[in-house]
Amino acid sequence: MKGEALKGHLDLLILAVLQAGPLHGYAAIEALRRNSGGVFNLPEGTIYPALHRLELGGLLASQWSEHEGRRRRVYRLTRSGRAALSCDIEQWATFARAVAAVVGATG
Amino acid sequence: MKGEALKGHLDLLILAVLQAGPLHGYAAIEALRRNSGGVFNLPEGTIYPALHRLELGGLLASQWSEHEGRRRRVYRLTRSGRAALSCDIEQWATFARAVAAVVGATG
DNA sequence: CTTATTACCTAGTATAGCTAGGTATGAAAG
DNA sequence: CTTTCATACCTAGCTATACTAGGTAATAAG
Repeated sequence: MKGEALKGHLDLLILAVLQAGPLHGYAAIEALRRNSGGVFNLPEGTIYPALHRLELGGLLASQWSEHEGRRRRVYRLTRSGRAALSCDIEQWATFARAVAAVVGATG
Repeated sequence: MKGEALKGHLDLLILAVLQAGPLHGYAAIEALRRNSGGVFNLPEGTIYPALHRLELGGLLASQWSEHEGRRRRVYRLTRSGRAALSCDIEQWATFARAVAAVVGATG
């Protein structure tokens, strides 16, 4: 993936990956990589600030937990988060359709 | 369209809209609006600098012309531009598929 | 005792699209 | 004739956001 492709779509991806159930940051990175077939291999410096931003915005809620001596911060979608996800999915569909229309247009 | 959705995809859109034939900047804005069904209503401050950047990069070539007393700068795809467009289309397909996979994944 | 993996964090940087302002012509409205 | 609207171009500066590059810390393997 080239540089700026994600801009404006990262929130959608994070909310989407948390739709299946709560995850901690590191696991979210792996889930995104796996679910995208390796296309989204996001650095931690991308994910962690985004998770904080989303929590601050009330779309996620977090809880510290312990697993084999390592602390984890587990995030889950809030009600607002689920609503935002629906909205973002629709917006994405609109965007993707519009791009396809422009690319496909021959005249 | 919300804020940053276009980031990293604008070049594709501009190259794509010029695929059908040369256009000047203002006409490119209208073509993008029309072809996208009104989704891409881009301000001039977005298009003009992008056209300049693409020309500087050798993907576009421009030529001044006159039409009913108004000067126009008409842009056309170069050979490199056509190659870049093919590449961008493929990249877009990869990106869109990956987003769809993440959004569609339920587990 | 070093390296790798897991797991978190953030200050600063880069970039690209957008805002908001400007110039100028021709046509229509008043 | 003056104002407004549409056409047509331009750019300095703002802002948002993903990323770079650095840091901390625990466990396990070599």
